[in-house]
Amino acid sequence: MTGRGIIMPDMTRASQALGAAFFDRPADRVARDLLGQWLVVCGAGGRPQRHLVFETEAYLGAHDLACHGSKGLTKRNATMFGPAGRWYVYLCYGMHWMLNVVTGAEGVPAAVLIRGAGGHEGPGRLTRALGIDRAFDGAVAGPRSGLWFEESGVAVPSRLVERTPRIGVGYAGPWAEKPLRFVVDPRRLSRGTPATRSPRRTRGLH
DNA sequence: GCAGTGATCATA
DNA sequence: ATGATCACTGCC
Repeated sequence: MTGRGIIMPDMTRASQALGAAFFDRPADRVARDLLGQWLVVCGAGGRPQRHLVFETEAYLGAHDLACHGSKGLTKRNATMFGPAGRWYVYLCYGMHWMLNVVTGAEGVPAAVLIRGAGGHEGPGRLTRALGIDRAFDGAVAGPRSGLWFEESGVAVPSRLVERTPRIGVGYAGPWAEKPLRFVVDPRRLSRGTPATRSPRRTRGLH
């Protein structure tokens, strides 16, 4: 972090793909900790594009009435019941692909929805911009699939994390109100944004 | 404020 | 086979 509280990815550190240990935890913890990490997409032969994650939602399991898994195992949501660290992608409203990463123990239908990353705000806009569709469903979130997360090297402090109810789950009774959406202002995560630009680095910190 | 859009799932 | 639903978006 710089002296004025701007969050900067540490470009000097070798980026490391987040793996099973990261995702095999409760979905709300994963959703919180994904803020500020890189979402990396790399098509065949292309250069990797890195997008800082700034908005997520947690879907906790079968007991969570907003979670697809609460209706039981179906063909669509089967990936959610599998092991952590795989992509769960489904079509919403006939038009929009939703990108999730599966969390927690196998057999427990839990996942984190990626709602915003890089310059892309909104889960449907994000997948459209990155070319994500059902081909990723069930794939391991790693370089081999062309889509993965990497450590950015910084932790987003809690004072910058806003928690709100999840979007579009009003049908879920008491679960509609749980603060399981996690947001950090993307301007706090990006280099060179005028509103948050710091003219100089704090001495001694790299 | 609401139409578009079509796969998915429960019901039959 | 049919109808309701839907973790959204864009335009009115």
